[in-house]
Amino acid sequence: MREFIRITKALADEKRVRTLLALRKGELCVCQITELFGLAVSTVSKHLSILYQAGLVESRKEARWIFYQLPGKDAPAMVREALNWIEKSNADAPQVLADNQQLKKILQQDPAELCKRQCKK
Amino acid sequence: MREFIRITKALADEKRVRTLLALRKGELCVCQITELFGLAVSTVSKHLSILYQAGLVESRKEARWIFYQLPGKDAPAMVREALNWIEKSNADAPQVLADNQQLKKILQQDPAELCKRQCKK
DNA sequence: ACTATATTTCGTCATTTGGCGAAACGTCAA
DNA sequence: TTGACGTTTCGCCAAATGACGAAATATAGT
Repeated sequence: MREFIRITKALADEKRVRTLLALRKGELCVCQITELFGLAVSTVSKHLSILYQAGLVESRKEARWIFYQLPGKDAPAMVREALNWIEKSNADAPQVLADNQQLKKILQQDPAELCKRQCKK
Repeated sequence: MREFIRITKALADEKRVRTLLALRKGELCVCQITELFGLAVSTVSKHLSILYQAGLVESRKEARWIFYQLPGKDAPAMVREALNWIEKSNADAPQVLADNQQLKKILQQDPAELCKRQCKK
C-alpha cells in the first residue's frame, strides 16, 4: 500500500507524467528534460528522484551523464500497469504531442552542447 | 491531460484510495466512511468531493443521506482502468483487509444510529 | 413552523510540495 | 592537480494539501 501511494504521489504532477511519456522515445539525461520543460536543473533532478524512488524510472550512468529510462519488463506489475495506464490515457493529448515535437528537436542536438548551455543559465 | 492529472491527484492520498477500495463492497454514506477511518465528517466530505470531481465515484441522494458508489460500466476508460489498477495493486494489502473487516461491522449497524453518533462528536 | 439530522462549505492551522539558486559532489580532460 | 561540467543536495519561499471545528444548507419528522 505504501508503495502504491508512493507511485500515485509520483504521478500527481504534470511534469512528472510528461517526463514518463517523453521517456518512451528513449533514455534522456537531466539536461535534455530540463530543456524540454524550461525548468531549473535542480527541479528536474528532484522530479526524477521522486520517479526513481517510486520505481517508475531506472537510471544508467555513463561518464558524467546520468541517463534515465523507463523500467524494463522485469518491473513490478504495479509499475508496469501504471505505465500502461498513463500511456493509454495520454498518448494523444495535445500537450504530449507538443512535447514529442519539441523532443525531436532536442534529440537532434549534441547532448554535450545542450548541457553546456543549460549549466550556464 | 488535465483530467488525467485530476485523477492522479485524487489517488495520491491513502484515505481516498482506501475509500475507493471500501466502495467495492457497495455504496456507503459519509458517516459510514467517517466511522471507518475515524476522521472528521468534514474531512471525509472533502475527500469524497475530490474523488467525485475526478469521476472516480458517483453519488445518489436518498432522503437525508447521500450514498457514494463506484462508477458504472459507462465510466470513461481512463477511470475504469484506474480503478482496475487500484484493485489489482491493493486487493490483498493488509490495510485493505483490515478495512474490510471493520467495514463488515459497520454495515451490520443501523445506518441511522451510526450517523447519529457521528454527528454528536 | 420548528427541530433533528446528514452533508457541505468556510476559516484556520500545520505540513507538504514545486519551484529556484547556490553550494557540494563526482567524474572527465588538460 | 587543477579546472570544467553534469548532477544532486541544501536552504529558502510561495502555494497547495489534509486536518479540524463551526457555521451554513437541505431534508425528514413532529
